[in-house]
Amino acid sequence: MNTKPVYLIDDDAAVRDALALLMLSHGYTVRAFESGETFLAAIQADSEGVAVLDVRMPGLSGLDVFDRLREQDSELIVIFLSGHGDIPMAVQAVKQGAFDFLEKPCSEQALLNKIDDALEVALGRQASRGNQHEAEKRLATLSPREREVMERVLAGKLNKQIADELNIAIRTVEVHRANVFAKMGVRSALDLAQLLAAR
Amino acid sequence: MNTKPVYLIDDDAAVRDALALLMLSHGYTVRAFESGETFLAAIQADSEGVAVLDVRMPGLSGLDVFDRLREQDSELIVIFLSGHGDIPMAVQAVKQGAFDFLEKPCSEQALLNKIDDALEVALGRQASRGNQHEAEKRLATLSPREREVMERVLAGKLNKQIADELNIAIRTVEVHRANVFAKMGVRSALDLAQLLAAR
DNA sequence: TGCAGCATTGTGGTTAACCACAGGCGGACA
DNA sequence: TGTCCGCCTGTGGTTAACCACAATGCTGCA
Repeated sequence: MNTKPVYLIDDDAAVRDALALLMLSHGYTVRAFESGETFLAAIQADSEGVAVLDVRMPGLSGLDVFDRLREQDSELIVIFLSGHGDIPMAVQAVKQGAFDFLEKPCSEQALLNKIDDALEVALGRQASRGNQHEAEKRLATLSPREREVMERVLAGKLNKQIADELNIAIRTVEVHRANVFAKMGVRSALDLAQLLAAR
Repeated sequence: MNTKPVYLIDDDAAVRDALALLMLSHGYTVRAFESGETFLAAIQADSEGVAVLDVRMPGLSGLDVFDRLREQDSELIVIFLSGHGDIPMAVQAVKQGAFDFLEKPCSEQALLNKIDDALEVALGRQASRGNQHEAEKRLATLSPREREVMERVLAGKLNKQIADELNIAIRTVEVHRANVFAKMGVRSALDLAQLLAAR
């Protein structure tokens, strides 16, 4: 069973409680909120998991909350629940990256299936983001000069070309080049390019 | 004005004619079909452009036609028109890659805007596919042995390692390596990796 | 003031890639 | 049978990458 949380946001307490109990009984980690405002105040920018969002809520609507999440590049996977939605709204939400858009009332099994699917996607994203994060951390250790040399190495230039361009000795290029490779944990320009392409 | 065709598929002649005239009057290249069957029989697997698809048609429905297009990896951009669609249908179509899902009747201006947007997407895809196609063509010129060597070059192995693995002389690895670079139009393993990553 | 980090440079030696020139064999096809 | 293509190999030479060992200078900070 996946340990990533499912955030449930619905102003209707009866619905919220029923869905929360359903999810809890299926082993999910659940956090419930009565409004978009309280939900947004509680999460971090780097929170991961699935958000089940009611569209129609006083104050911030589900779509407003979704906009906020997109603004902060949130990694949360969003499933909309709507009792009064229409096709244009649903199509737009999905085109903007929502994972799904379900009509209320929907079958419990269908919702649970969607949540399972969404949690799998969240897991896949975590793995890919781990690689990205590591590469970024290593890149941050490079000095300005090392970065200049790295760009030219990745452009396929010879050390002597780089030396000409930067007005330094070939030996200095070699030193920077070796430093870049060491800090990035690679052994060749090819290795480095592939590391950076994979993020 | 974009020269890529807009394919209009609707069994209702009145609607089809009205929309066709609208599009023609805005300078689009239009081809109209009364059924999914006639449309599918008329296009090629590599046809490009925008398909405006009515959902509800006798014989093959718009969704059936969309399935066929996806099966043949068609490059056509699909906009659905639906008089009786619902949210789950719309959400599924968009999640499966349809460009949009509009309800009939829809404003002429909205439809024209969507078609413009879709044609832009089609253009962007053509450029990116041109690169991809060229790389694939070059890849197809490689002999089996050259391909074996290329994989190991891209894995960052030394020529002498490759020679050991394939039980051949280092000089032979060099020959294959040179042949691969020449056929692929690159000058280094880095160049090659970047060419293949860009497709 | 001393130390760390960054940038720089030289010398000499090794390894690897690259290739011109040369050659051979086997299979497929006209 | 002759030609083409793919696969293979050796020799000798050049260029480029890599680095151990050694050294200098500048800046920022405790």
